[in-house]
Amino acid sequence: MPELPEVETTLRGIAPHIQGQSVSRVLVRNKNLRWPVPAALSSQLPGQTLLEIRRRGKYLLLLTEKGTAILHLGMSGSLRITSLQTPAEKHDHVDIIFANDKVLRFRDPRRFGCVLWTTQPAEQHKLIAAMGPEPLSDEFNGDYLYDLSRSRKCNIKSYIMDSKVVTGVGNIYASEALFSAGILPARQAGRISKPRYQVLAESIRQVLTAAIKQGGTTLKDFTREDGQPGYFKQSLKVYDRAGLDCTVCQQTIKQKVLNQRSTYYCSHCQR
DNA sequence: AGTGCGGCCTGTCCGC
DNA sequence: TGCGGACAGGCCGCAC
Repeated sequence: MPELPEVETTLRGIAPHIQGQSVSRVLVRNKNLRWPVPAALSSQLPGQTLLEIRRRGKYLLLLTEKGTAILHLGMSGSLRITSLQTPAEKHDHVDIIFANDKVLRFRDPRRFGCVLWTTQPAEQHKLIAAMGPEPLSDEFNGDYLYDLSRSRKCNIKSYIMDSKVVTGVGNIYASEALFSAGILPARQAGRISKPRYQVLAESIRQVLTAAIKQGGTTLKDFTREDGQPGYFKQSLKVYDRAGLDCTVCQQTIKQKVLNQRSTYYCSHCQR
């Protein structure tokens, strides 16, 4: 499942191949993604030069002079650099074809992802504008998390998974960061002390940074732009480890559903 | 304003 | 072996 580290891994993989390149054509095989792929993408992106590729949360932004393509990988999406000689497979829904004959191919079996086009500044786009700070930026820290949480009745796990609070923390890394910080996922966000939020902010930062270093986490769907898996799965301490021993205290890792999401934790290490 | 949940999808796995 | 059904997940958009 692509979370922030997987999206960052994808960005780093594709950027060298297509940055500065001119788009020659857009091929949409199936426009029925989370939202329909707009016709404007096919009519306005060709002829444009990719000035920059940026990540905001889990969104990838392909910036050109005329507008910005906004991509999201949903939960089963991936991007590859390929060529037109490579036949498209069943779930390869969109190709962005470049003048250097490279093809950026969007695959998404479950079609929870999206490929959009906007001519306004991307940061003003509805999907981007309301997002909270990047977890790896300076504005994200314990003070920020603490101050914003004071009136919140929801549990800490859904709080840090709220993209308006902080962007890019999904189900896997939320469990991992809470384990690292020693905080039980069900604890009420508004009742956690400032020192614990300092630890949590640092845990989120560290878990994400470590995952990026390992090329993300591959459980089922995720592959990097070159088709290789990410290697962070072997570093997961609690996620998908229900019934196994805690690597710290040897007690059994527990699983429960919180806000319709599988949640993993150690009731001995986390309080 | 904050919270909770439905809905979008397909592949995988389980039990019969 | 085949089949149905549950489940997984990001996250918007709506209802409360």
